[in-house]
Amino acid sequence: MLGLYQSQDLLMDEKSDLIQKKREKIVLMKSEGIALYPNDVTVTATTETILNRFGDTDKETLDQVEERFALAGRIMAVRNFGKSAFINVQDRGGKIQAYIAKNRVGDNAYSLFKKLDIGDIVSFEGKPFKTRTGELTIEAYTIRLLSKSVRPLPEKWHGLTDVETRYRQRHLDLIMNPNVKKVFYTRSRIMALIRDFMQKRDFLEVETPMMHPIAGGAMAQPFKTHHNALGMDLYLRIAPELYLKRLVVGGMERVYEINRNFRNEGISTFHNPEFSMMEFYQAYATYEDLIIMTEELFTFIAKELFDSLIFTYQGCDINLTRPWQRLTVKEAIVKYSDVRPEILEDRKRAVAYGKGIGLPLDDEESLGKAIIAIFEELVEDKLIQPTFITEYPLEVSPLSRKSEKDSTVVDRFELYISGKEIANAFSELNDPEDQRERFVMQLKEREAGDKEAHEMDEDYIRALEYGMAPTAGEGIGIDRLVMLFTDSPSIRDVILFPHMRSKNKK
RNA sequence: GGGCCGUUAGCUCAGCCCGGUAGAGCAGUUGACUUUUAAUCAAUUGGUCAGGGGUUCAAAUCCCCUACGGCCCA
Repeated sequence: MLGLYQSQDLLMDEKSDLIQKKREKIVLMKSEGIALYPNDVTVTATTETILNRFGDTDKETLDQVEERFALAGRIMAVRNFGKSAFINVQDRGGKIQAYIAKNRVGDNAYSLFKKLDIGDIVSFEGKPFKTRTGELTIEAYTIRLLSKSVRPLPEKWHGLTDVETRYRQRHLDLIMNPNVKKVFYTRSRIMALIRDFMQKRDFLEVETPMMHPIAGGAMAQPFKTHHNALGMDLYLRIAPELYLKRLVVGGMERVYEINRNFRNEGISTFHNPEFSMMEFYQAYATYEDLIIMTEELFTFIAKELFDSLIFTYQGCDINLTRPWQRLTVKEAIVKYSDVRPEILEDRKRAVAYGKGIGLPLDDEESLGKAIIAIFEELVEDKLIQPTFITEYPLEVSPLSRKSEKDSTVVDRFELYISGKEIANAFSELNDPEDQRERFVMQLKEREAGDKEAHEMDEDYIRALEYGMAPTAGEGIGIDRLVMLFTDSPSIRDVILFPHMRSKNKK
């Protein structure tokens, strides 16, 4: 159905006058023996290298430069004067102006040039000079067509702003909106910085399965798929956690993985069904060690990107100066709302309070779940500056180690910045008996209708039975991290191809 | 899943309240122009007004449904 609709969509496009005219032009150019898609170009410079080398050179000095450069890129604008023209050409490094004059490139090349369109990819070779208005320009001695475009580009001034088209046709978005490219350059840079940081701390990067027989390691609904040869259903992973901890059992004491997770839930400005996480595990460490390490990682990235620990996200200054605020879940509720502390000590009162503020709580709900629901409702979006929230209830943390001081909470933290959860970490539960009991607790939740509750994973318990070193582990949401550091309001702005409903019609 | 808003030329947008032959700018086409830069000047092509149904003599415009998107909430 999708294919059918797409072909109809294309047929509609074919009717477009602009495309028809370009196709006719292409037929004409072909009949004249012009190569529309040649593949033998040599490029010796980018717009960026030219700008870096000659951007500050004055006009007279530049006139002495005889060196020639070969560049290639897409024509973004043409200003035509009959026997000469200025064009703007865009390559990966930016944009530069080229001057094409008939008496310089010759009659043949100039008549070819007159057949080119905005959107075509060309190469040209020439020397830099500065125009009357002082703009660094390449005077072309030759110009060639490298790739003919058939479809017209969006308007030169307003560009492409329709968000739906921007996400569905990211190639167009990238051509038209230079800032988009910048965001993804920064994303790549952040990934490199993280890997650099982890490598310096002796962590090994690994890859674990994306297809799991049991979807474990997080509380979420999975996507289901099927393996034909094995005749078995598999789930796209919701987290790599249980596999990474098997590696710790195996003696890989410091491991990390940066990869996709898949969760079958709603789509929003902060949720994409597939998203990138970094998870790492460090033996002989506790969640408190990871608080320090998380501060170090984030401040390292900020210093490299901004040379500062203060930056703006959506109009609000975020200050990463250490140490960051630390609050327990209960402390945070008391601090950021008018809930009295005693309410959080009594199951019935907490549930009643939650229902009173409109939370969909069951009368039999546990104290821990009620507390977390109240926290999420009243506190989360107030945690603008970086804050570690600790002492999570046991009931919502089936893989974390119990606190020595209080067996109703676990040794865990979540990091909040700008009202959003960015990281989640805990001291790992390595007692196989305790782990089995936790899974049994989760099974009861599942039977009670909680589709996100964890499943029993016997194979994982068996691994723990060989003994896992005391370990702390953490997951950091890469997309949200990139949003923060690129001041992006939507997760779709930091994912190249965000998921969209197909434009399928019945 | 719920609420609000949107969908008009390739792109960016008017027109909708108050129904009466579908508009502009850019892009395109033709012509002029060898230092422009949203180049300029003259002429000109281009529309399933998201799709379907209803009201009406008459619907881009009013009403209903559907699709897709955005924002907010869950």
